[in-house]
Amino acid sequence: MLDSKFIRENPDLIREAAQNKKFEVDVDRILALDEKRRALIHESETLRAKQKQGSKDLGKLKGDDKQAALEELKQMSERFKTLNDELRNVEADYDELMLRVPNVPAAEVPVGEGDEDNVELRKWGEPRKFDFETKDHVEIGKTLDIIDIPRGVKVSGTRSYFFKGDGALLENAIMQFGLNYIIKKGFTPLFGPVIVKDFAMYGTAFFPFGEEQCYRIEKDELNLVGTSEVFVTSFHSDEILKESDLPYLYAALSTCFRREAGTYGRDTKGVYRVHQFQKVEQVVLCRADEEESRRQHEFILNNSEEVLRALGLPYHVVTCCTGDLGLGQVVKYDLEAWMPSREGYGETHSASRYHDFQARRLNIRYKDSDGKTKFVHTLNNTVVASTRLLMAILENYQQADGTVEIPEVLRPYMGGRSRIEPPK
RNA sequence: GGAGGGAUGGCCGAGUGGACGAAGGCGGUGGUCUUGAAAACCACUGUGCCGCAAGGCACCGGGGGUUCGAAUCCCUCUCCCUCCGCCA
Repeated sequence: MLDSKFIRENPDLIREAAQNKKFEVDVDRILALDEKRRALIHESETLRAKQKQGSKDLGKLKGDDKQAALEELKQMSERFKTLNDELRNVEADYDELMLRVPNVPAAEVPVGEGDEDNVELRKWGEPRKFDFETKDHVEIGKTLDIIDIPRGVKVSGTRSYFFKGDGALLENAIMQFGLNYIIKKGFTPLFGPVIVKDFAMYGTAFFPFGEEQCYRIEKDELNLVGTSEVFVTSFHSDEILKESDLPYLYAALSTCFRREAGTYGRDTKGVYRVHQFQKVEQVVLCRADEEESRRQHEFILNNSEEVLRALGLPYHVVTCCTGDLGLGQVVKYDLEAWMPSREGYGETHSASRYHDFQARRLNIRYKDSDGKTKFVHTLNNTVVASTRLLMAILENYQQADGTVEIPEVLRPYMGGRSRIEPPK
């Protein structure tokens, strides 16, 4: 959500942002509704003030004067109701449209259509040269009996899987490693509900537009989250925080649910694109200060780069172009790890900066040193995502003898073993 | 799922049709006093919207209604508590 004043003062900026981000928004209609809305507020409040005064004065009057005054007040009351109904209608339309106004991308974000226009920022590590015939993670998973996709499909349909034995342990190791890593960076673990109310989905700006990608529990009017960002960011909704407590650094571990509607042909191989996976996420709430916000963004980006380096996975960082940004995002960096079976990089992390877009919707504020209440800035980034890192590890660490080496940092979580061996 | 009770400011808690944005207490901030602290005393202490401003308006769990006028009356929803039932 943007400030209505900001829209009034920068309509062209909004139009440009919407065009670049591929969102349709009728700025003129918003401006017209805004004006109508403010005129109605003014009129109804003036009338209301008169009515209240008249009501107070009623006691002083007697006889015919009182009757006349009463008659007049009745009319005012009627008029007030009419005005209010009108205002309510206008505001409903206005609010509906406001939810669809995109945030303005930062100046440095490249203009582009989709992920093909994302710009590489930097690169770390060299993809390994294999001197034997490599397998993809599906084959490796099958051979080692640690990933079972057919049975996943049997039980839950396409894009489902089982992690078995060392597969389950490896997923768990990735999660534990990521969680411990981010805790050492000063983040507070915050585990919460993966089933959330609508406001949390709207508040984090997954709704509107994202409904099709979300598992909806219609019976209870609840939703399964696609990322823990939803419940963590909503944690402080409707609160006024202390400036001295900022920034809040939270780390969540949760299951993530994604319908992946409309992706039938895409990424059908293996566990790259699935309906359910585990993820550790970092979420930051900080002061409404551009510099601070940028600093935090670099911080959470760096944290995740450190994770990939610790895992020994070659990766690069890309700046997402305007067409690849969500409604509320100002800047987004993706981390993409090398995935041999894809013969390229695949997204494993996504670091977003929202300015106060989510905070406005969720009503998360703080009092600054001048006593003014301001909306916080929110940011988030993946720490580790189970399926994509697991497949990257299996593929990058596979050996000629069919075993998979376990990255050193994960060994403590796998009983100190250094290899995943095929079953006997 | 059934029956009953409740929801008031940061917290506790009064208020059953008008002068109530709301007593009182606690907490917080500032001050007086003090060598310092404590105590005592005094003052201040919610949020949002419209407006250049003066100012106005809204908010007593949410929504709707009755009334000239609602924290207060009516309807409805949500949440919390107690009891019964059911059940991981």
